[in-house]
Amino acid sequence: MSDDLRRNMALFPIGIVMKLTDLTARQIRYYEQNDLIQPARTEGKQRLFSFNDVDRLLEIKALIEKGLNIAGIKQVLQMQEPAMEQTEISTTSEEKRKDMSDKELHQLLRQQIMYRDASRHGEGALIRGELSRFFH
Amino acid sequence: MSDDLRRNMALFPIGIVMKLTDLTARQIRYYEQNDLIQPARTEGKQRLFSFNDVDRLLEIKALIEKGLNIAGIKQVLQMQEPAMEQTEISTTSEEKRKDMSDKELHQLLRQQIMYRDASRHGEGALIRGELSRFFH
DNA sequence: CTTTCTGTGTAATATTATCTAACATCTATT
DNA sequence: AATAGATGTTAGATAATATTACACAGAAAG
Repeated sequence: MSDDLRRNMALFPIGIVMKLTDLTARQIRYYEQNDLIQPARTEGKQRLFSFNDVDRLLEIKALIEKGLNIAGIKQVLQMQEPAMEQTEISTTSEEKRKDMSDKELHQLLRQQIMYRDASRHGEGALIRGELSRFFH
Repeated sequence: MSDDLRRNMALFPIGIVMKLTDLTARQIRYYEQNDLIQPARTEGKQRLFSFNDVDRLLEIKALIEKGLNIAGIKQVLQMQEPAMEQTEISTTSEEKRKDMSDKELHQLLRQQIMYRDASRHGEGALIRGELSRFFH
């Protein structure tokens, strides 16, 4: 079983994720609604989160605290998934990317990141992989 | 945060543990009832399992498949937790241990393990830590 | 061979956790 | 002041889990 697959196993219900990330259920669902995460579902439609999902939520939280809005976060996260196979869903974001040159994109990012200093919420650095170090 | 603490964090509901271990809820609860595991509980009294709990359940399953009964499994697991601080609960098992010399204990184990060959259920080796290698 | 015990299946009922949807609130922007 | 974005809150519905009791098959003991 590949490492990637392991980290993508749907394991946690939302209650656990709330504690792990210190986000509310409302926030988590809102981020899903805005396509920042796509947690798996049980047969009964309850969300199940993977390690990768939790990592991503921690990133989202850090970016929120930096003052980024949903659109900005979407751009940042999208940049971190460079090589991705074509799917119906990813095609949409592909189109959006084509509408914007790299220069424009970077400009947007710089603008949003500088926009609000957010009174320094400690360790603003991206923490992708934080959770996987948290456990082992 | 210590490694030990991380592996003891209560994370999984019983439904996930069922899939991870391929045990039924009935089995898991029965093993708890017989003090083979002590999963944490939510405020609402629902069980929450840690990595260590799941590892232990995998061990229990392997021993069950070898033909051990609950009492035998309890002895084996107890031997694997050699140094443990005194608590009200552990005191009980301490007393039991005092009633039995090492020789007697080993004899019991050999007897039970040899008792039934269980038609070779592949890789009978103990798999403590199996889950932690499964993820990372 | 019958009886007893052990480990597990199953069903009923109660409670907890999560879901969706709607409306409220707060802050920043226009 | 008005609008929009992000989150809080509430209500009602559904899913997941808890507990308990009874059933049952196979092993153990007689």
